[in-house]
Amino acid sequence: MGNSINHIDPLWLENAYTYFQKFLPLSIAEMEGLLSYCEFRKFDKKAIIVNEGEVDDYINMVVQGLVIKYIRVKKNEAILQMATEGHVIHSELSYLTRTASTVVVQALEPSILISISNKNMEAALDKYPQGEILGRKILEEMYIKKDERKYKWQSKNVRQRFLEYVEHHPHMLQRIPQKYLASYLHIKPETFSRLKHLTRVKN
Amino acid sequence: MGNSINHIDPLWLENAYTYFQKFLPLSIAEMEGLLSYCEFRKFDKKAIIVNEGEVDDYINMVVQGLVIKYIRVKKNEAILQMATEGHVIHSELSYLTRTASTVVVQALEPSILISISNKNMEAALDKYPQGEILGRKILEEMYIKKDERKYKWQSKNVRQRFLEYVEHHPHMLQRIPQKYLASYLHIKPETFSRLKHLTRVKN
DNA sequence: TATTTTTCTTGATTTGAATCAATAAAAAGG
DNA sequence: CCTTTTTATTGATTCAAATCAAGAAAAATA
Repeated sequence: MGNSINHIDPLWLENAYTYFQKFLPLSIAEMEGLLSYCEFRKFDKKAIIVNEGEVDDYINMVVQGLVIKYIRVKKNEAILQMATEGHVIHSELSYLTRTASTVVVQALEPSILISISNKNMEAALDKYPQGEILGRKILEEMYIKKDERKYKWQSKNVRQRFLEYVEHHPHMLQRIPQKYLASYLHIKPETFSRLKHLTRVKN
Repeated sequence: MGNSINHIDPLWLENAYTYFQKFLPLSIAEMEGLLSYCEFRKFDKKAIIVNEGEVDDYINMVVQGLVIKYIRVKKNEAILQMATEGHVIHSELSYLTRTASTVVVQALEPSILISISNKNMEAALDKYPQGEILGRKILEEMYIKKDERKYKWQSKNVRQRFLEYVEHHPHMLQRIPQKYLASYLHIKPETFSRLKHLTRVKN
């Protein structure tokens, strides 16, 4: 269920700092204040972070490892997101609306997350008035990114989606079983394999 | 470019009130306070509300009429949203980031909108501390809706998308040229026509 | 390391929707 | 109202990706 760990690796802190800086200029002190509301959580390979039916209490940033989000659909899973170092992942709908999650969040590699609970988020927002603004800005960015992704997505065929993905995430082919990538791209594994060999992508 | 109109039809006020109530309990007085920051704008059929390259200053709720949002792509348009009475429409990316819009927002019927400008939004947020919360909640809803739509969308084939759409929006077939519906659903007009006749949808 | 299970590859076939094409119907404009 | 332009229908054909199938490779587990 994710062991909290106490010592904070300076590298992780820096990652988190860089992330928040994108949205709001924060001093190191403010940042540390914010981080005091967070937990570091550690998960084994294949550990389920949020299961179907649970309410997701956390927003997480991946500090180390690889975490995926998917919906189960008759024995198979449809991959919705793959998050590596520096990315934020959680069951958005469940977190925002406090309802049972319809998605599963799972570590595919041994992973370390910086997590902030719903409760602590409220507390942090109370203490830091800029927090509300930060929260909104992060939400805006998430929203816009989603929008952009949808535009692009819908105008592309399977081959184009494949090519664009491997161009932008060449490392992922080595890091994750390709059936997950295929699912994420809404391509059948057979087709994914064919495209890979047609386009001479080194595996 | 949209004439502001002064008298406020009680029906419109009620529509707006109902909309905001969904997110935050407001008294009539608070609501009227909020509305004092808004403008009512009237557009002719085919009037362009926001053009490509312009910065969108407004968030709009359709009070009467039909407004679409699309991107131009070599002489054609790809429809991204169709908004009727009670729906909110604007160039989200442009409004949020204050950059040139890549989308066009256009009235397809003579339309009346309740609009709040960026500037007035800031002012309202200053005056009404709950405004920030309202804003975030609306954004959350927009975000979640988008997410849900994407999930559903991607798992469905053309026929299913068609059937679901006409089931939920039977009136739209009479209200808008079907090439727009086809575009919105990412279906070619020929295919749309065939599906319509195969499934005996009354036109 | 050997065995089982999962994932990947490759071929043959099918199929849903796009494309091409040509006419009909409807809407817009004078 | 008639003419022009836009939109919708219907048929024939093509094509990209899914499906079905079976064996190979890789990974997990004992």
